[in-house]
Amino acid sequence: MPYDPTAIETRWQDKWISERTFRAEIDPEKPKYYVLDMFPYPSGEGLHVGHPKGYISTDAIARYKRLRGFSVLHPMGWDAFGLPAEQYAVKTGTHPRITTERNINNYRRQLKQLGLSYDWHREVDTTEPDYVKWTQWIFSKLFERGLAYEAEVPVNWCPALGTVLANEEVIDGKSERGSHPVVRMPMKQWMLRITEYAERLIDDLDDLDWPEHIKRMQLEWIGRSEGARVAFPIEGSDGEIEVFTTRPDTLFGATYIVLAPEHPLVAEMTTEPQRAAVDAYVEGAARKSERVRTADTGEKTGVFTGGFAINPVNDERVPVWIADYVLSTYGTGAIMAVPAHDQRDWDFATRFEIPIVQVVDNGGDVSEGATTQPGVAMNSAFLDGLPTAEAKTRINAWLEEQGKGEATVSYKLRDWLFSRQRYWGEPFPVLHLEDGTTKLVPHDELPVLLPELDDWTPSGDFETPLSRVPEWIQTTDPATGAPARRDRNTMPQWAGSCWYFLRFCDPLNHDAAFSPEAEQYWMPVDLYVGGAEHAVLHLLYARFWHKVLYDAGFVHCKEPFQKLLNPGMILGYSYRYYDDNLEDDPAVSPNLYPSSAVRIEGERATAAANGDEVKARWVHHTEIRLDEDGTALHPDRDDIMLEEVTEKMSKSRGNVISPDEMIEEFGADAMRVYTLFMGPLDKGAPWSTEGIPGCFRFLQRSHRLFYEQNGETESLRTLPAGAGTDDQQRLTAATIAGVTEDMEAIQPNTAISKLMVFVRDIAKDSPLPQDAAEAFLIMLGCYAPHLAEELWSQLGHTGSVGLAAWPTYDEALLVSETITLAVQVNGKRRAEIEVPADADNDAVQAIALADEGVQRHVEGKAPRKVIVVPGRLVNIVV
RNA sequence: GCCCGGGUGGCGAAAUGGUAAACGCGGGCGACUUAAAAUCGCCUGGCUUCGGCCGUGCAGGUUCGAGUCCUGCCCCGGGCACCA
Repeated sequence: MPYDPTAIETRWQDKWISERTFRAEIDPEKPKYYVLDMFPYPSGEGLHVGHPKGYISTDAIARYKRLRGFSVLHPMGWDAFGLPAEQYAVKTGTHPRITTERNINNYRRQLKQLGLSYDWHREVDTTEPDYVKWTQWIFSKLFERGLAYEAEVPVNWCPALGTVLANEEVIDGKSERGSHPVVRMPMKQWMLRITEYAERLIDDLDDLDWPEHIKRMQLEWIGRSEGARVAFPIEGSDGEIEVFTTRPDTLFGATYIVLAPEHPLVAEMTTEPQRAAVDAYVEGAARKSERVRTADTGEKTGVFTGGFAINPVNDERVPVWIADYVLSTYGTGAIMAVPAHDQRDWDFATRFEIPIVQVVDNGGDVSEGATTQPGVAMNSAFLDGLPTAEAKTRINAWLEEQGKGEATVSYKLRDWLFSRQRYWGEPFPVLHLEDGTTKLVPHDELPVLLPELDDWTPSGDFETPLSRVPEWIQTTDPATGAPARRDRNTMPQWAGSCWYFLRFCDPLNHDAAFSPEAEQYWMPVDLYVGGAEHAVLHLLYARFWHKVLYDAGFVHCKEPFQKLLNPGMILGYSYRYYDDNLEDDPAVSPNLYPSSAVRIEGERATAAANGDEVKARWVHHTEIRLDEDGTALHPDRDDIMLEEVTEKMSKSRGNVISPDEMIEEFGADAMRVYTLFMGPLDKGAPWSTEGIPGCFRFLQRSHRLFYEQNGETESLRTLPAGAGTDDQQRLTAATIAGVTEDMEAIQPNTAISKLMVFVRDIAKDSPLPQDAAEAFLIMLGCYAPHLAEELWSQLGHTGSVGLAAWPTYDEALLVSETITLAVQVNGKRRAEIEVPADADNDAVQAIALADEGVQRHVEGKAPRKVIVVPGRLVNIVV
């Protein structure tokens, strides 16, 4: 039996864990490297074959860095609060703690069998009392610094989930999870003042080694824009309307004002004749959620209030309207409308026949539409003739002099709605006193733990699960003995993931969230790897908390994650057809349709033949049949060809491949090598079951370098001592050089291809020498650690190959005596020449020109120019 | 609509402005075998009058030389979407 992963893998996994081979230790003598995976939410589904791509990549890097002499922190844990466990509890009555524990055990089992070199002694679970305590402690710090406050805010209430959702969790007016409708309601909620950090969250992005598109997404989410606030006096009153504009230079072109329907001045501005129309409009707008309103980019609607304001630059009367294209939550909730130079204002003005006054000449025609390009000011008194940028500066100075406005900055980012009406989350460590004030639970009373509950069903009437436990809600203030009420809300799932990377530095600490020594040594995270779906939310929230802890003196670096990488998604092949059993009635035997007989229009699919509505169905990937051309067929019907679709793995599409089955068949090492070899870390690709055997064969060949077959048995080869022949030394050196370079660039895919070349060629002419064998195993250990460890121990080593020293090589071996150059004539490759490595350009040129093939193409013409690229090629231009 | 990515053999993919397709899958041929599997070796972009010619989504440009840089367009994936 040549290479049998099942015989060796669990043995090494157990040994690594029992001996704590990969413990992370603070070692002042060594440089540190903190490589972190985004910790998973342990869902009931378990891992599919795509999840470990990031984990396997970080593991290869962690192992590489250890071999390079770094003290490596490579931990794993569980982001275990969250909605699914609670929803499961509602359905089955199983306590979320039970479900969570079960799922964690399954995840841990799956990760362990991949041979990942985590320091499992540092495992954290965000639902553990000892973790919750410090999450609540950080909340206390936010509260003490005035960054956590309660406010009556219009929230996104989702009746189906029975909870409020953050703006970020609402997509197109529906909940991100489950796509249930969401409505706007005012409720008292905990808010975190993330807006106070907006500027720093932007500025500090500069120093981070993150993918540019992720930085950009954060920038756009924060949405900084520079402009001015301008006060428009209200006609017939002492009041004024303050507007925010990014184009103060167009102030002379402001021909009307628009208030958001929720603006506090709406009632005051409205005249009697207009009141009924205004009230109706305001009421209509209130019924729509903000997302619905902003998503609707159709025709502009609005109502005139009957009131007027005065344009401060020219004292002209401008009518005041309300319209829902103005958002109450951005800027001042009011705008000055400049229809000539803003398309939305132009659409509105055109519809309601409001004058359009051009105040910027930029070559455009304002009768056709708004002209938004910069240009030169016109019809603008003292601004006339100034280019847009100068006009802005000038008018801002004027506004400030006159006390009529000022330059200012606005952000799209809002404060973070931080409470949820759920059970399975961290309780707020606060007490509401009878006088209406709120104070923190004293530190020595933390953690505030969840009360036991046996019914998790949301009541649907804005009551939270916790309010059903009066004996928990009702308590006393330990300082005064006065009655107090606990908060009925819990924190969102983000709370635990906002600081887990700090807990990993010192996870067993009972007296602090982490010690200053551990934080000093390990932070920041040098490499953070996880899904691009966290580009804004998790990464923005975690940066915010980290900055608060920085300001409070608990951490020494401004940013938590130095380098960020997003693994590409591994896709699965799914197989689709359609049927007309729209109600999923099991009693019906539906008509089946292949995709080719179905017409798709938007969300609707109809049978091409009769126009009946049909519904997509998927055949599980193991149940398809292939005809002789390789076309997938329905399991029972030869006439139904299945459409092959490459998409995200999910249970409902029947295209999930579990790592368990891959490991059982090919072993963890082959699964790891294939995952890495498929392509670059950040690129996604479909998982092809046909690809793994190739990687398995590579491991088998590696194994055969060390073992020889004698009839039925096999025995370890005796490896000659030393470095071997010149060719072997050169190949070994080139492999080390190449693999090192690839690992520094985080390209394990090409590193593995170099090891494949090594295995193919190293023992071609002479037996594998000892030195080459050891260098190879140390490198191989990054990708196929079990096999490397096994062979390493067979060579007589007692320590782990994962703790050896990265191999070195002699640079001189990479320089050969002669080199092969390509010769081009007019840029086309015509010949190949062999020249001494140290030949100078003239000598190379002479050899090239003398070449027969070159002569034929030069056709006796005199070269006009000869370019010699040392070590590469010669190009002769005639 | 706007902003990011990406488009290279039958497939996954390589390639500091310098010989396009390394490595792997699949396919073909051969060796070993009674045979098959496994293994090993060789071949594998298209066309060709066997001189070559054409080939990195399309059309141009810069350059001695472009997959790589620039301009315009097409397609696919992702993000944002009335933010004044």
